[in-house]
Amino acid sequence: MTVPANVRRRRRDGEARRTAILDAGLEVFSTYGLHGASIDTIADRVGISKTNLLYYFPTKENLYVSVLQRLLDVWLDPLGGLDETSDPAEALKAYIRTKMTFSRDMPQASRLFCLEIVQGAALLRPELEGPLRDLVEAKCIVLKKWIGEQRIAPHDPYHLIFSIWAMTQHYADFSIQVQAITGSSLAEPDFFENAVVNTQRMILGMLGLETA
Amino acid sequence: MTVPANVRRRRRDGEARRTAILDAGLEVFSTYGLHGASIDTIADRVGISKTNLLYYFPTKENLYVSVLQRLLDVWLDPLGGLDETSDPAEALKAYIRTKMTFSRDMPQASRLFCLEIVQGAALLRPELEGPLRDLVEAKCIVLKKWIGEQRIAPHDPYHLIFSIWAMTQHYADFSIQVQAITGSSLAEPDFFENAVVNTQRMILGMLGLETA
DNA sequence: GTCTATATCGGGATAGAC
DNA sequence: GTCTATCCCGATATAGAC
Repeated sequence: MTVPANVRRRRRDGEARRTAILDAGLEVFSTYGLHGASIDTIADRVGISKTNLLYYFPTKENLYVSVLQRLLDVWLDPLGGLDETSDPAEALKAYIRTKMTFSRDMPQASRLFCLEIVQGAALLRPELEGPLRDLVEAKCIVLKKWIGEQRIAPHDPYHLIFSIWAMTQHYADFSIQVQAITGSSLAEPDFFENAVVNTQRMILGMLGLETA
Repeated sequence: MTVPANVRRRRRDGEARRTAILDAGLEVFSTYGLHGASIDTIADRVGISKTNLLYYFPTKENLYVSVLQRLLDVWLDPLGGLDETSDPAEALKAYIRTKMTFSRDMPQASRLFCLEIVQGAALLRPELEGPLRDLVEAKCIVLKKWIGEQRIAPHDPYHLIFSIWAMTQHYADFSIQVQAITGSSLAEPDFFENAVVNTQRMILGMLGLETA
């Protein structure tokens, strides 16, 4: 019943290869889109043949979906951290920093979701209308509670969340534009810190929480 | 030297047809992306044959570029309206409303630019680094002036402009997500007005300009 | 699991008649 | 200007040897 070492090895390698393909797929799909990307390009980046890639993922669409699914949990996770027991200012500052860190460290993921949603999210729709919607609703209750206790200014919680998403993801999705205008990107530590702090100040400002 | 009526007629019709193709191209490209869109689909929507479309635009890329170029001026225009002689609160409220109106009435244009920029803006880059950058720089001077006169709170003007863009364009680019979460879209007058007013309040709030 | 060879197909583009 | 027919290429996917 024990599994021979060479088989375990092969499995582990297989998993590693699958992961490598998913990584390469993320890079290529987020740059060229589903249709603009070619299996060949992705295979090249992994250093395997097109045919070999199709051994691991039977079709291009299948690979594409797999790439998206692997990211979903990680992507939705940070919002869960918005805790009603914590101080509003600190909780929001932490959330903004987390989102900005994502924009810096996983810009391809952000762009892939962006492309997918802009183009209709044929694939992501159920996820948006289910888990995401529920999560946002839960967090809106927290925000409303804070508003009721007059701990933050009374802005519509849904529009507030949209604003935070828009502002933070903008630095990943529109980084080319940001770079064209400012000459900088989040990859530069100074600019990153500046963008984080500015975004935090703007959001806290709109909520009447300036810590100045 | 006079141009016969039938030739004028043909020219006008030709222009009308070109325009119809550009319109259809915008719709299809903004939904499927450059590579996902097919000339056939666009031709169908106009009610002409693929071959006939290629008579007006020699290649698919050519059509794509033409679609983008036609939109550029309209797209960059609103920012020009931010006038230093006017009242900061009123000027910003007007700008936000204009941008939100664009998001409602020209969501495809917003999405096409979004797709293009997310994917690297191979084509738009010069436009971003030239005219757009200059325009933003000019407006930042206005904002800095307002800050110097202590008429608005001291936020970095570049990040401020990015925020306004992000927040307003979000309603066009991510409308599917907005709809999945709130059940509404800018097409509904109530939701539109609500989104506009909320966005205005949030921005004015962060600038210390609440008119409450 | 990985390769070479090949089947297959959608779609961009051209030729030429009308 | 518009059509039909066709060429042609890139890219997905499959077959089968190793």
